Amino acid sequence: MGIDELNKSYEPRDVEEKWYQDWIDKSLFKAEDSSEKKPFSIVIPPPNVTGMLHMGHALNNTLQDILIRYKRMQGFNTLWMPGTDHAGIATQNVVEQELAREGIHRHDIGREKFIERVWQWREKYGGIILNQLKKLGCSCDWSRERFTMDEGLSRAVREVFVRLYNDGLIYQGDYIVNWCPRCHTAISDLEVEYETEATHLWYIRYPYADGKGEIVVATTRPETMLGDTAVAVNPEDERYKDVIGKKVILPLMNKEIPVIADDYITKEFGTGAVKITPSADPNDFVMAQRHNLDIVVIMDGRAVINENGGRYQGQDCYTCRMNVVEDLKKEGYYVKEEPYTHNVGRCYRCKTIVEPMVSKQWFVKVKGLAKTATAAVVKGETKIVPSMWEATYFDWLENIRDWCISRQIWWGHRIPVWYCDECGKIIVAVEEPEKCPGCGNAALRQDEDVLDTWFSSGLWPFSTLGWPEETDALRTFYPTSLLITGFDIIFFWVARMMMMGLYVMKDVPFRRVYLHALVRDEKGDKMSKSKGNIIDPLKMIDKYGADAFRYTLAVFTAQGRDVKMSEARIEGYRHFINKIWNAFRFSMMNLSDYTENSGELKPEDYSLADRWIKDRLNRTVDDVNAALEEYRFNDATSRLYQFTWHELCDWYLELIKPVLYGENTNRKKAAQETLLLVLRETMKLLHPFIPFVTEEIWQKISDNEKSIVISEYPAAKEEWVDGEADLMFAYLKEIITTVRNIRGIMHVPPAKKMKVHWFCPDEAVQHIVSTGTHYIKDMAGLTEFSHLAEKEEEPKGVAVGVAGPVKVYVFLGGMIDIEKEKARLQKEHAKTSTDIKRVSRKLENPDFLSKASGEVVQKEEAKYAELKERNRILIDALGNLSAMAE
RNA sequence: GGGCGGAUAGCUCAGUUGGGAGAGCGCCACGUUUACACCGUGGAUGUCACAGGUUCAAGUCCUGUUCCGCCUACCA
Repeated sequence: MGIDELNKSYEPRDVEEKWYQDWIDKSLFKAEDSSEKKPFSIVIPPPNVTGMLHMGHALNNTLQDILIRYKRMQGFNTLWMPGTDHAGIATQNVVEQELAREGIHRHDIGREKFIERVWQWREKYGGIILNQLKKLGCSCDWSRERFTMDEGLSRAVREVFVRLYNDGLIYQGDYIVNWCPRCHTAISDLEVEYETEATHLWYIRYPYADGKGEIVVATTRPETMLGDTAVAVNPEDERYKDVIGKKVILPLMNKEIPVIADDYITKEFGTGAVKITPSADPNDFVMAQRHNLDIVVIMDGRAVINENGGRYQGQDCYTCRMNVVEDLKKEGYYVKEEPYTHNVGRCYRCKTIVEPMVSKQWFVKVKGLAKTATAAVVKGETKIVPSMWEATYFDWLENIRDWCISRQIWWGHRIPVWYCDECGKIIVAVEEPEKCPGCGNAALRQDEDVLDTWFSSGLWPFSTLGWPEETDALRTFYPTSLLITGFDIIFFWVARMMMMGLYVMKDVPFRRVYLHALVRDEKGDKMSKSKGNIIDPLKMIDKYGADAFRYTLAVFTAQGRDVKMSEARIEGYRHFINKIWNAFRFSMMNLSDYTENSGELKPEDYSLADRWIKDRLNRTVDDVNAALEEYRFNDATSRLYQFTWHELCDWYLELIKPVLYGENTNRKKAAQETLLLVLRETMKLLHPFIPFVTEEIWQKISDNEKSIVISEYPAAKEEWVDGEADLMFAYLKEIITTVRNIRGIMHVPPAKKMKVHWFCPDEAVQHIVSTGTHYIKDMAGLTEFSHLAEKEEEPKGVAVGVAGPVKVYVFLGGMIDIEKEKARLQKEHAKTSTDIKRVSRKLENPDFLSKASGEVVQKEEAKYAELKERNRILIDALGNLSAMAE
């Protein structure tokens, strides 16, 4: 392998596709249904089949890939189950739009043909996002890819529906639900987004039927008065005590409705009297049930006033609102209007204002399921990380309301309920019945509705493993080990999977849940198309490589913090990837004459540098493993950055250059062996984060192993621990840095070699420094680094530095710049003096001496002595300078 | 209304049982040393939001305040 073949800069583009294909060809991501190895499984949060990879996906899947690759390298039987969900409303919207371009409405072609079109669309575009995950490097077991509308998963959906129904946990009824007039379907409470909007509060006069006076109500939705069936006041309200039970005339409709009393009414708000529209307001609906009020539906599914709206029939509700207000004014019922802000609910899919509407829907009774789901987390069967999200999870489950699962769209799992129009029987079954079991009628009619997409994704952790069949995969991988997802879908998905998993499997769907934050732009704003601050992950991968992109995401993933992303940051971490690449190039250049195991090396062949870097590596291995076990992605990546760049590259590679270029063959061999070892271990440590570049390098440095993907993840080794080397090297590093510091401040260019003398009364330290003299000379650029036996020999007219217990005299050649040196020494002296003051304050405090631990006191005392000595040296040096100046 | 999170260097953020304020980027100076200018060496920069309290000792623990962000809620 010649160095000429290696680019000076790392070029990700050629490399990434090559290795991804190789991994697939070698089937490295495949999980075993049954195995001797311990299982570790993650199910992907299935992206919408209509989706395109955005930053949120990129973060979510990068984190999953890091952990799954880590566990795979640790020897687990790992499964990362991929797939997509059918995204009922979103997908239907997309295909409807496609049809609209051809001038077709779905009703023109009918349900069956429409579904066919959706499947065609899915064939063509459905795989896009999964292919994008491959670009990111995701090591999913693609042979197991699932789709929520697959036959197997659909069967699971019907099975669960039937079980829930038979257990009395699913019911149908006329209730008020959130209705999206554009999507033309009911949606669940979670699918409504509230936004505060500026509007008005209208005051309207409702005259008493007996002609004696009137009651004034306040409303934000005057048009709904067409469906009013009562006016309500608080029973405690003195103003209205006498009118409870009286009738009022509903203006415009000319109809009598009662005045009722209900605790729900706040006396202080508005006039204390509220118009009640059970068909268009959730609170009014509940009140209507309490008081047995009529429910008059005044709108159709498109939010257009229907025949119950009298003269307003045919108007959409916003036009109707204007007309109602106009007519109220004309007819003398209008009192006033005030500016007012309140929350308006919008459909999370299409942002249309949601109408509360009464209609016949299917619901899941969730109270009991929610209790079980809560208990599982309380008992620790599932652990939520970071734990602060537990409170959110508990709170939501505690206040949960029944889940509306029916949707009035065509794309989705059709509700497995059939009606017999002959005898009125309702049949709930997994398989379509051929005839009515009651009367034998063969002409059965299936319920028109489909299920909420989240109903099927709630089953994802076991339906993807083959349930209701009792498969090996299910036995091996359920409960899954870990779920990684964004906190924003804790209710949509996490809580529902918990409920479904516990209900169906009698065990939690996952042992742990790691919730990550959102990706925002560099200013902390949410990324959105309308703001134009979107960063396209694919463009970033294309430009900087998947590795740089992934590393950036991981580095910024601190627990409980949003990830603020900018292109400049990704570019920054590309530099890191390039640094790794060049460390590799350097190694290749210096390993060409090295053959492994070509003879025994003795312990003394290994230099201090060799011993030191192995010790550092070992500590890094420890830290990275610990961080990954606790999902501290930022700690793991920062530590690896620090080690690779600032320990391996900045120090070790520089330290061994003289050995590699030198004549001592055993020393050189030891350095080469160490270099190769450290490089291999470092690549393995880095691989889960940056899979591509590490594989590219691994293939050239490994001992004919198949792939780094299945290499063994480094674990700390006793034999690498070397506290002595670490301690020794700390002294040498400090001396080197001190000399470099003086060189820098005095503007001595690196090419100009300097002469340095040193003095140290401590014999142990003397020994260490003497042993490391060659390192100091090489790393600080010195011609000479000689020891002074006696302090009296100290030279004059030199710069003086203090490196711990070691005093260094730097010969600057020619005349020393006295002013500059003076300034430098004075500054250091000032700093030391401040430190001395702080330390002595402590040591003079009897409370400190008596109450602080002996260890701490000792530390402070040592610190004091060291600082004192340093200051003495500095004062000496300053004195010498003044003497020179005279 | 309820809940949660945040406030540390110019920017973005680490800081795990309380015991010498850190990193990355940016900035300044010097430097083309045959791995890397996507580089090297050195340097500067902080009332750790504010006010109290506990403690020998507080960025770290407690209480309160201010300002930001998010989630949640049925007040017309």
